[in-house]
Amino acid sequence: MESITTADAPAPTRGRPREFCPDAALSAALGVFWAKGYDGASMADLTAAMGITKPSLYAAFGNKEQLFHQALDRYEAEKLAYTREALKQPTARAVAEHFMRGAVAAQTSTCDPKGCMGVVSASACGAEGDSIKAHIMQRRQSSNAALVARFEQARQDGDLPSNLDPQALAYYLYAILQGMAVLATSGATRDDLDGVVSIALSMWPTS
Amino acid sequence: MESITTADAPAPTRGRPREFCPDAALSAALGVFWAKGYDGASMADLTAAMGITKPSLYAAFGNKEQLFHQALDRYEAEKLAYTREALKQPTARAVAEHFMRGAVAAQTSTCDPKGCMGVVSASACGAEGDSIKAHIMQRRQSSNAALVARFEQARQDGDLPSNLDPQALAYYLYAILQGMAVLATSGATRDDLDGVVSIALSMWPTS
DNA sequence: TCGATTCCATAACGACCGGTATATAATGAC
DNA sequence: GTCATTATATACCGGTCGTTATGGAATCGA
Repeated sequence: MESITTADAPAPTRGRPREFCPDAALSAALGVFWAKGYDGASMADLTAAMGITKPSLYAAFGNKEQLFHQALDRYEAEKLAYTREALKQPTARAVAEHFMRGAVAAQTSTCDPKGCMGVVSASACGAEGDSIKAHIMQRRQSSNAALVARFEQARQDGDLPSNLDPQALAYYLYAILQGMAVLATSGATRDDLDGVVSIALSMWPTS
Repeated sequence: MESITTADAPAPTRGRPREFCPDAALSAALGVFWAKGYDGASMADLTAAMGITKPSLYAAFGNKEQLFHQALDRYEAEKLAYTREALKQPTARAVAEHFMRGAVAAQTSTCDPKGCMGVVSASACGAEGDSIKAHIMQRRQSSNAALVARFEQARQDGDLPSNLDPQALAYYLYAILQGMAVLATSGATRDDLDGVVSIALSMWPTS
């Protein structure tokens, strides 16, 4: 009942040392969850990809759900870093462009699964996965709130038409982002999504 | 090894008559698949919703995968009828508006599950569900081809800017449609999606 | 009434699920 | 060396999965 997280500093070197790198194992687990979703990823899939046995997994990460949450944390920290960058862009249009370009890059990377882990996992969790769904929805709402605030500021800056509802514009942008994620998992190429982005940008509201 | 479909005309009235309506049972199964996806819907869920036992289900519909395909056929025939109407609209803008308004209505209906059955099921199928995924992707591609053809005609009609790529515009529209489906399953209200539609329409390219 | 036929209900099948008990191997502390 | 401690490896747990075998109930043509 201790040291579930991977970032426990003092390194208690007593007892047999573990033979795997928790960091690499968590990355492998992230790849499986990303590709298959929470329910679709079985413990056999996870242990095979991580290169460890089930008792090692349970000792290091708790259980399947806790492992998923740690993988989701890493996903947001590493693969969704562009969203935090995007909010800092100077104009509403630049914010949207950064969001969309970053999403396309993340969703069609050749060394990662296609699509968005949140979309895959939130759609693919049944029964007890309500905790998963609630967690993802909560993250989504906080991201949405930040984007709405950014668009409101943009409107005050004269950066967006004053008759445009920032909340609706945020939903519009999220719809495009998550729609591209669905398209990416369905086989759309990077060029396909770049076309979507360029069209969306060409229509972006001005002044 | 016969009469898997529900539409076998001659009604062989020999033997004990079945005690349930295959049509209503299929509708109930559709609701379960729509809400939970292919993998997420268990046979126990299905039989409970359909009000029949497992042997009856297997006798009438084959197996789980064949039942899903029949449910998907009905979904496309009934719930996606607006897409065929949309393609007949006179202008590209009217086509897009019909698509989006129909999608919002279908995805936020109070008497049906939220979201899009294709998005839910394609995201949520693991392992042997590749057949499911392939089927949905094939349907999506044929729909896409029809929409691209419609937009190409619109461009020839002078209904769209001549420098606009019809394929990219089709992907853009699909991204919005499927993105709204993801939002709908995540709790977005009908008003939220109406806002997305009105923004997308306000930006729609002219002449 | 008598098969023949078709459907319903119960129970069972093997396979896999997430999770764990048990035993063994490898280290540090003493 | 010896013990406590921690990790690994194997096997197993109860439960659920999709699927099916079995037996009884209901309708037909004869």
